Amino acid sequence: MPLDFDPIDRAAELWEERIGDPEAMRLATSIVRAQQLVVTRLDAVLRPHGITFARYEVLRLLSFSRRGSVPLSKIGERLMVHPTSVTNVIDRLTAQGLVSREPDPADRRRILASLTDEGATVLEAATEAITAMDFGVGDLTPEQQREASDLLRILRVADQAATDRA
Amino acid sequence: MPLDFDPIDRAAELWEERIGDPEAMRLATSIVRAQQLVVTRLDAVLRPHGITFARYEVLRLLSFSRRGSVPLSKIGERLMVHPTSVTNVIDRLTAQGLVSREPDPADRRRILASLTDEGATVLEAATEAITAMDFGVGDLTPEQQREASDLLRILRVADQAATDRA
DNA sequence: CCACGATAGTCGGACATCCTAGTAATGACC
DNA sequence: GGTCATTACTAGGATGTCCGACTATCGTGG
Repeated sequence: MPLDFDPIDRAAELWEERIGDPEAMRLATSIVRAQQLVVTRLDAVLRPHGITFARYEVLRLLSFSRRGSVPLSKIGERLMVHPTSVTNVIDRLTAQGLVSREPDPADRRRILASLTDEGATVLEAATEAITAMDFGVGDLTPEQQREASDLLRILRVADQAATDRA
Repeated sequence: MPLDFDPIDRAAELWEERIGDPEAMRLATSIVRAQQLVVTRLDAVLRPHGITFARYEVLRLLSFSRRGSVPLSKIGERLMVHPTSVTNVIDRLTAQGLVSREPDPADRRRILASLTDEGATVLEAATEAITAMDFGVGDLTPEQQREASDLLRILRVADQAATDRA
């Protein structure tokens, strides 16, 4: 027996009855659900390739690097994730043989990560797979995709600014 | 040295140069980042109250229940999370004394969860706190919040329909 | 040239999420 | 009434994320 209503809209109605304006609550909840949904779709498509979306993002970032190798700190900065998350994902990619890490001779605090040949091969196949399924957001028209991205960017930019001030 | 560019826009540019239309990739990535950002904000505000946003959502759902108690399966359905996630969160809330669980006399497979007095108290204070910070999405105007919610709902509804067909 | 703050990365712990696989109870159908 | 598919929940394991704390290194200022 499928739900005959949208759970978030239902929650928003109840919220409005009892507490007040539901728009912020509705958006926060929508973002959480949308992420869950999109990542689940992406991970399902990437699973045959042996990676997750988090790992895919790292592989892609490495492939876009001009020099071929990227310090872990820069990965965290670009993907906006915590340093420990980078270490975690790089650990797994290294164990899979998709990424190699080596110390930066110029600054021995740094670890440089780079794609292995196998990593490049996996990345290529994975890119084809997730491009074919529109990154899990093909239910929106390209125009809607752009609108949604633009709205979410407001959050990102505001957060980045707050972080920089700190 | 703060980033002087938006990492997702930068990734989208590189994507476009090398692979093709970046809108879907940009949106998927934006959703992932936005969720991370909003949940981190929410969790930070909820931490003094001893809960996370996931737990808050459960408490709120219980408080909205007419009968006061809700079977775990219904919680998973409304929050669109896996049954094992519900068990996990209810376990923690029970250990904290914010929720009580008791078997449903009418169907002994079911476990009914309900708010304790302390749970209701925490919920009230937590609601005040996160309402005051606009659920972490106050960087968007109310109008923008509504637009973004409406766009993300398209994903939700499409996914729900796909699930029902299966 | 050395102390000390800043930076890079890692370790251990907490959380939430999923999946696979089980157990228990219900209900439908013969 | 009995068998069996379905439903509800739980157990164990994997992931990815964060935070706090720690070590190693760099570099700036005295």
